[in-house]
Amino acid sequence: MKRFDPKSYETKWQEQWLESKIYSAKDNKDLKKKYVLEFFPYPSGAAMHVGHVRNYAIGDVIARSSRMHGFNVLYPMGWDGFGLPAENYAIKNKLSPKVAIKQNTDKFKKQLNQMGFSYDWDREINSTDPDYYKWTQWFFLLLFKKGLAYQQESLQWWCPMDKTVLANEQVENGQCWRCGSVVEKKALKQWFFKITDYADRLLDDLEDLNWTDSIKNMQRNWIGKSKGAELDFLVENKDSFVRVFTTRADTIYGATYLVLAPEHPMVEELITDENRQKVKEYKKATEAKSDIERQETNREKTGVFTGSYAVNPATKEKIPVYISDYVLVGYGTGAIMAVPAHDQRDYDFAMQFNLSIKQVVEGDEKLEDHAIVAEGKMINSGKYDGLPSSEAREKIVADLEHNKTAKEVTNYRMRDWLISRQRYWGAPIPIIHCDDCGAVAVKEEDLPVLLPDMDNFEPSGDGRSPLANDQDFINTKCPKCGKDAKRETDTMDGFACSSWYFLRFADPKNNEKAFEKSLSDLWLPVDEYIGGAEHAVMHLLYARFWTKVMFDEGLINFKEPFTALRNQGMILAPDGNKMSKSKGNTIEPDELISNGYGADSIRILELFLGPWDQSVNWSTEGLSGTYKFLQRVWNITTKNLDAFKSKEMHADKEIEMLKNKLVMKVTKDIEKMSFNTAIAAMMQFVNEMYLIEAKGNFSKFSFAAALSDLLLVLAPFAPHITEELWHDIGNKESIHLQNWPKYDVKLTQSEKVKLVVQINGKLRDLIEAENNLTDEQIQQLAMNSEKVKPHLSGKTLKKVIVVKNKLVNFVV
RNA sequence: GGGCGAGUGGCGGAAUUGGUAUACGCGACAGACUUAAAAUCUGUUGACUGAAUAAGUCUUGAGGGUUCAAGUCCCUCCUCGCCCACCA
Repeated sequence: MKRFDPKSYETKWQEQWLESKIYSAKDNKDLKKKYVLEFFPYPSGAAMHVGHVRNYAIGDVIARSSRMHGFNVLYPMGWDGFGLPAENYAIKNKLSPKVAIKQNTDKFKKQLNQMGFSYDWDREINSTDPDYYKWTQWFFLLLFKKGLAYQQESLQWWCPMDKTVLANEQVENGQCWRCGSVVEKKALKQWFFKITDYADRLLDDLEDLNWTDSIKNMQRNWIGKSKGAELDFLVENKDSFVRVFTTRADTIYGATYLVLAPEHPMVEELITDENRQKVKEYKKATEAKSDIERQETNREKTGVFTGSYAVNPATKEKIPVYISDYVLVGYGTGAIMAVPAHDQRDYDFAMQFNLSIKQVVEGDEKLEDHAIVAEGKMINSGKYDGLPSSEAREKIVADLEHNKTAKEVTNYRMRDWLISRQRYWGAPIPIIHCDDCGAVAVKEEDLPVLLPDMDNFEPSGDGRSPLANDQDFINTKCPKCGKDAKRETDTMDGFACSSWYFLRFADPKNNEKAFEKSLSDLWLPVDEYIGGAEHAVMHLLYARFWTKVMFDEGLINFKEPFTALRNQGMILAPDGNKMSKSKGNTIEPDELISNGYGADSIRILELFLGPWDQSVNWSTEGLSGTYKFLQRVWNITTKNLDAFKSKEMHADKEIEMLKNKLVMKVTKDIEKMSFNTAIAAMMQFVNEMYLIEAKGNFSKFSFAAALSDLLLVLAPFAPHITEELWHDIGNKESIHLQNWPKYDVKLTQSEKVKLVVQINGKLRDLIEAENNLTDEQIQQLAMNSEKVKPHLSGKTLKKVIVVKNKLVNFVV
């Protein structure tokens, strides 16, 4: 008997699988397809730890079980190689990014292979490969031609550490999403993608997606659609007016002052001489504040009076105009009408500055120490009194619209996607600047615009990309007029590369096109997309946007790239903290494998620790449990190899039942992604097989058939041990090419059932009975139970409830 | 403040969707094997009362309710996690 030793067979099979290409997807539209994909990794130099492994383990179980169910599965892997972490890693280690990426992807690939994941490596892609980014540039030009890529000078988020601008989505709490530095504002001319044109479609199409509500809500929240109105307030003694945005036009009678953002262009005009000094100081103080400070909530409200007054168009009252940093210049019109009675922020401000508070909506609440935000009935609002606030809102806007002082507007919080980066390691933006013709697209036949090799590619911080220092790169001819011209030197945000990579997997080697439509028709959309929730408003929004652009262009036939999205829970360190290199609490699979546990034990533990979508703490003790389980599978199989050669044919009912129950349970659990209970069922099955074996005198035929099915249902979880044993029991072909075993529901039920006997809902006895007895028979049987009798004697039976094949409850 | 999710043994977690709460695993304890230990195999293991592997009582964050029956449904409240947040 061979000793259980994962080292003795895991590498052997990994090599054999790679060589025989058993996981390759077939470009055959007659087969039923399934596209399983994990977010493609960022080879930044950090080693893969057990937290990452869970992500891939989930995908691999889905891919493998789908293959066994007869699907033609596309399960590819590639590298998101451009971007800051890779470049910073290269700088730190004094390597060229190209070399660094090669090293890191090689290492990552080795780590993936040693876990036995079933990727189709023939479709491997790398976003830093010119054959790939040629098409990223091609898509840029498509957006450019459609008017969806434009250049604009404006104040932008600037990361002083990474020395580049950042998109709104990449600034978290006023900090750079990558390095955590406090971001600054810098005025630069930048490239944008007009994602706001697609705001409504990005919002509406979320409905039909099989994504978690949490991610959908994050996207809804990010897009931030809000319907309201813009209202004009005349400035007293001037011709001008202040335009405000509000979603609560119904409360206009309660607007007792206006507030402008300190950066609002009209501020200068509104300042009166006696207030000039104070306003200037306030503006200066605001500028000095970092955005972290400004975004601090529950901060005391600050602001200053401009000296000017406006006229409330409803009440005709004179109301003061303030500036305050609680109004943001970037949203709406940068100015608000303040209704302290019905908005908490305005309420706080009014209390601070002793401004009047006027209630105009009446509800259940009383106006005491906070604003009443709820809808209600109008009061103190002239002819609108008595109307429900929602109705008043429409009427007031309509009436003001008559005087051309109001307009219905929809606002979005989402901004256009800033995609220029002043960094070296990215796909060059394929634009040529000509003094006469302006920004001109590079001709398609001249793509790719190659990223030149540079010795010094560190960012200078002057707002220009390092590419600006390469004269050979920048000097070129205008594609339109042929005159001397200069290349754009900014590179694209790495998220541009990842906005279409899932399409390239359908046709990864195409030199003529980004992909052939027939192949994208065949494979896309992605059926199962698996990854962490951290990309909720970045990658997942950008990729949806590009997909819609491609759909509009007729390049593809679907509007949403990812039909189902699965967000796996994190694996935390045993101490409950996130695993990170800096904390020194990471656990890498490599060491566990070399300790002899083997990849299979790790894979199983990743899924067994708890539900896949919940965070769990890693437990190395748990690993000895899953190891022991596999060892038991190994031992019972290798000890009974003779059973597989047995000629006897009589079936053992008990074993058949166990087998059918196992296959049914695992099949259903994989379907609902309940991997932890599927594994528990397999463990339980093995425990029961041990007991049967110990009793002796069992049908070898049934025993062998049951073990064989166990190997099949275990194969997606533990591909190595099952492959090894599958061959040991006499098979020639790979277990991973087998069909999923079938089960018979009828055989999962035994002839006898356990009946629960309750008195007043309390368990009193368990009795074994024939299947399908009548209610009367069951009741009679239960009443005869010795344990039940004493509880019934001397009492009157009020009611008897019988649930067939399950339970009797006597109510006394 | 808004959204999403969660609270079950010493620990990670199960529970056919209203029908035996604590499956499976870890840990702990005991037995077999062994000169011995490890490994392996076999038991026991929610708490309390009891010699008891007799019997009973209690138990799913807290408190109420609906029901023959509640971890599951309803109401009130508490705690924790994640994401968003002065967006008018």
